[in-house]
This record gives sequence, structure tokens and C-alpha cells, in this order.
Amino acid sequence: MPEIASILDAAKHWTAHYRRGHLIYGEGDLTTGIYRVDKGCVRLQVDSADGDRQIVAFLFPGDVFGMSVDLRTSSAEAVSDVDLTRYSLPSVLELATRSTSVLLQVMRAADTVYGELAHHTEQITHLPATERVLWFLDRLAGREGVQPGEPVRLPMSRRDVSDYLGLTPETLSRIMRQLQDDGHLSAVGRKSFTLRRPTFRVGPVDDPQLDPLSLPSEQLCA
Amino acid sequence: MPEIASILDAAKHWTAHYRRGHLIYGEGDLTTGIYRVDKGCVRLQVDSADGDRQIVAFLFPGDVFGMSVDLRTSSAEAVSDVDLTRYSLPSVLELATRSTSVLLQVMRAADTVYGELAHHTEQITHLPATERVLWFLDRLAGREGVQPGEPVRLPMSRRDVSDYLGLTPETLSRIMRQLQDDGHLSAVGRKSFTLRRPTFRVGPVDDPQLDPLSLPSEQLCA
DNA sequence: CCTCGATCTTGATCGGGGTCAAGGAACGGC
DNA sequence: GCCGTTCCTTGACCCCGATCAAGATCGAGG
Repeated sequence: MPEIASILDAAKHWTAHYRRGHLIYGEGDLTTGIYRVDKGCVRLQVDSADGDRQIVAFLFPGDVFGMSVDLRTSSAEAVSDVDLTRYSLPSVLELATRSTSVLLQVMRAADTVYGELAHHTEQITHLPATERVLWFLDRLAGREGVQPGEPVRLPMSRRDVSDYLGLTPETLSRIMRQLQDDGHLSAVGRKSFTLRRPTFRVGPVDDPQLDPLSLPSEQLCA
Repeated sequence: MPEIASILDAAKHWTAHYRRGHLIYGEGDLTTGIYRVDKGCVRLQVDSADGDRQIVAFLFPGDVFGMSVDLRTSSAEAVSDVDLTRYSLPSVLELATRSTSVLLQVMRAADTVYGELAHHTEQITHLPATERVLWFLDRLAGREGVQPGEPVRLPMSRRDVSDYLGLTPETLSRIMRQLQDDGHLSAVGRKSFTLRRPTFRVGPVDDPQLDPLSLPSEQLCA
């Protein structure tokens, strides 16, 4: 699979920097470009008028986001200081009408975000709080290619995590304490954690009643 | 804005029929075409191994769905007997590399579904059950262009609605009874409802503490 | 018509997670 | 250094919605 970065670099592009917490674009803004994360972490979110916020995606280096036409359907903010490559939308579109591979890559990038959101939604409506947290940490570790035993770094705040998982910060805090007390997790500072006993799962937890820690591994792979 | 149907009809297409409850495509299937709903209602959903199901979208006549490359990230099923127009993916892609308007319309269709899902996720994680139901009925009425006082028809089962809103069928049933007792709603048979007192809202409920029924309308429009 | 199964409704109970409130830890600026 | 702000954690309480269980209604087919 060709790297989307190298394909898109034929389009007009330049780099952009945003500081921690700053708005990259807001919901309802006119779409003028798409982005690739070079360094740092970005969140996509929907805000409601009463202050509630749902984070629909965290984006890491290599991820492409902002593939929309017309208006932005969510806003994007910098979780940490970030470096982005910004591609002008018109030039990407023009490129897409000339190269099938560009078209495919842009659609693929959009589809990836959408597919993840669909599963994310399924998880947070059906899993109990503890499993949501484990699922999140598992996926984060997998996303960053962290080996079992190595600590996972959380670039985002507790509030970001809870707004991603549909929990309150208080509940998240209690659950992370519980996970540490139970030996599933071990804190390394406040932003890094080691998954003590890897759960051997790549995907979501399918059956909450199955405890991965107490089952022979054959059943887990079935 | 040109009709996406007429634009896409330049691509290779034919009609397809599915009966109530039948699978249109499954998650993980290879994408070979995209669809437009001509008649009936379709649901997009994600299933988990323990039987839980999250419906991520209901699609009605005019809606286009299935814009993915590679593999399906959710499955599609017929809520009622449906008529679909199916467009071959290769021919749509070829068309998109020749016509910017096709490219834009396909991206727009994908973006619409994605944007709706982002807001859907926000609603079901932050609103209490009663407001989720009102939000759903409001949107359904708006989607179908139902005038205040006219009944809204629900083509889907109670279980479909509850799986869309992240509730159990029992809770949904209780809430619909409550809404009827409170005069917000009036049942017309089992599948049609009249919104008794329109809530004057197009969007989501912003502040759950405000009761739209007990406030002068000026405050509602502010 | 009557029967059978699926769907929907209603009831009673319980517990997970939200809310409110206060205390602690990290990090910035002066 | 000291402070002030923001973020995070812990505690006590309780409510909303899930669960388990039973009954009602609908629709299809003989």
C-alpha cells in the first residue's frame, strides 16, 4: 500500500503548528483543507451547548483527517503541541480527479475514521465502564505499537479520555485506581501506564462475562 | 445542488430488492457497490459477538450509503421491504476521476453519514433516555417532512429504535408510555405517533433543565 | 375462526455510574 | 522560593435505567 503522505505531497501543502488546546477548525467552518498529523495528538469532537462534549476520535502521527466537503461536521483541537501538514482542498480534489490512487487513499482515510467511530459508538453504549477503559488502553497501546510490559503514554488529559469514553472524570479516576489495585495496570507517573497482564485481544471485548485472565488462551483466540 | 441520483445514474447501475430483515451486506465484506434507497428503510449496524447491536444510521428514500473502499465497516439490513439502486463501485470511481461533481457528491454523501453519526454519538452518551426518544422522534418527523399535528410513522421495530438510542426495549416502552401520559405524544396504532406539542427545536436539547412545555416560546427560540 | 410465536408492554428490584463536595498534586508565573 | 490555577483524586449519596419475570397484543397460517 502506497503511503498516503507521499501521494498527497503532490498536492499543494505546507506545515502548520498548533499549541496544546488550540482550535484547528470548528464545527460549521467552511472546509478549505485536509490535514495529516506529523507530531503530537489531535482530537475530533462535537460540543453541545450545555458544555458537554463528545470526543469522536484521537489522531496520531500518520493519521489524515478533515476529509469533508462544504462544512466541518465536527471540530478539531490540538491535544498537545502538534505539527500538521495541511493540504489545500482544491488541489487535493484536482489531484483526485487525475489519479485513482489519490482518490482511493482519500476515501480510505475518510472511511477509516468513519468505521472506527461506528465501533467506538458500539463500545461505549454497550460496555460497562471498566471494560471501556481497558478497551481504550488496549487500543492506544496497539496504535502506538507498544510491546507488552512497555508503558503506554497518554498524551491527553483525564477529561479528554472520559469525554471519549462517555464517562465522568470521577468515574474514570476510580476505575483506574481499581485496575491498579487489581493488578491489571501499573501507573508510571500520571500519564503513563503499563498493562500488567496483556489481555491477548486485538479487537473489542466480545463477551463481558468471559474473563480473559482466567481462561486458557485457546478460547481467547477462537 | 444537482441531484446525486441523476449524477450517479451515468455509472453502471441496476435495481435490487430486499425483504424485511434481510442482509444487504455484512461487516467485513468486500465493497463492490454503493446504494441509493428508493423505497423503504435501511439500517446500518455494528454487531458484537454477545448479541448486542448498535444501529448507527437509518436510511430513507433518497439516501446514499455504502461509500467505502476495501471492506465494509458496518453491515446493512433492510428494515422493511426495500427497493435500492445499486451502483457498481468501479464505475463510480471511474466517473469520479472524470467529473468533479461526482467526486464531490460521493464525498458529500459519505460526509453526511459521518457527521450524523458523530452527533448521534454525542446525543446518546449525554442525553437522558426521555430526551433521546424525543430527539429521535423530532428528527424522524423532520426527516420525513411531517407537519406538526400529522402522525409520524415508525417503519422500524421497537428493538431497532432502542438499539439506535442505546436503550433497552423495556425502557423505551416505559418512556413512550410516559410521554403519552404527559401529553407530549399520542399513539396512532402501534407504529405511528403524533407529536402533541411540537418542541420548536430543530437541533438537540441543549439544557435538560429547561422544560420546553413550561416556558414562553420566546425563550425557546433564543 | 383459533393457535402459535414474535413483539411489545408492564411490574418489581437492584446496582453501576453520575452528582455534589472536598481534598491533593502538578505546573505555570511572578 | 511562593503562590494561584488547573487538573486529578477520593468520598458519600442516590437516581436512572438495566435486569429478571410475567402478561398482553399482534400477525401469520392452518
